[in-house]
Amino acid sequence: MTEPSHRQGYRIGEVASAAGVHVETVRYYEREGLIVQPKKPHLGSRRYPEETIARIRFIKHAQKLGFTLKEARELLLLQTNKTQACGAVLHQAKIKQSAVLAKIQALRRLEIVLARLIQDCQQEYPNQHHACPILECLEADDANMDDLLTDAEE
Amino acid sequence: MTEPSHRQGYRIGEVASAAGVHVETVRYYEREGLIVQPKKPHLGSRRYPEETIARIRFIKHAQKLGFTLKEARELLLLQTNKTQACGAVLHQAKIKQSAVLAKIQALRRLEIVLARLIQDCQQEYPNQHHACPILECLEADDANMDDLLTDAEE
DNA sequence: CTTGACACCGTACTATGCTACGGCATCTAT
DNA sequence: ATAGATGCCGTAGCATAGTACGGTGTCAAG
Repeated sequence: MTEPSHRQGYRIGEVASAAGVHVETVRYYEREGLIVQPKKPHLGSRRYPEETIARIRFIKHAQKLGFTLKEARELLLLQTNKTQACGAVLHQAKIKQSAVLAKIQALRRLEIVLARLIQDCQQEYPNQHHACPILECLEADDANMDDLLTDAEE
Repeated sequence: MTEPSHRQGYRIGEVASAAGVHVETVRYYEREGLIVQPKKPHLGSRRYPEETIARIRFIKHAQKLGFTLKEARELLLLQTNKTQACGAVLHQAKIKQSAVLAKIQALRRLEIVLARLIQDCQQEYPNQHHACPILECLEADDANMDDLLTDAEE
């Protein structure tokens, strides 16, 4: 790791490896407006701020939580616009909060069923199995939840 | 809706609309081994059990929670093999439980940040903002968590 | 001063998860 | 009995999210 380069910012290859993605992915995210492409200096290559690495890492995590790139962009926008556009931020934040809570609820129900299943499998006497309703456990008890989880005209 | 059809099972179109997907999606899931295609009777069309509808609904929910079709298939397999192959089921169930718990942790941290952001936006005096570290909140405090969220050779 | 590592840029290809389309068979209501 | 809906089956196309590739440029070390 050559420390001096980081004082002026990271080069694209450094950003990519620090975030655990390919260089092409960084460029793809630039094209998709998820990160900003720094201006090209007259001499040398583009330098990215540390924040770019954090943004890419955030995006990868968000995807694993069932968010699309579009939704990740919306979440990142909350960060970017925090200071201005308070009304819009409030609206988006509330929508995303509902979605997050709905996901948590569903995952908790799934976790309970999995925990029971694990218990059953470790049971000495295989007869004492309780019902492990995997199929049903993700069904929304709130009929609304279905929409909250869905990426729509939010 | 002609009630009697349900006594012998659902036709593919009925399955699709009950599960909120297209007929083609049902067939796609059959090809991918997520649901079983019932044998074609000598007269009339294939009849699907109610369970098929539940399986498709489960799959759609699982996707919204960041699981791939492959992972959904693995979760469904736990249901199917509950009675046999206890060792394998136990192994898979534990893996999936870890993944679910990791997702819940990350979503909780995101929710906290969103809640704070919402509070800030509703604040009378815009100076009293606290830090809302959206970018950082999904970072795993456990270095292991990253892998748990990832669909790998589980 | 040239060889190799990146950077830059554009285009093309890939995997996943559907979605549409065409053609024929069947079945159902009038 | 016949029209229109539905089923069946195969192939093709599409959106999302990358991934690969080829060519050129630039810089830095040997």
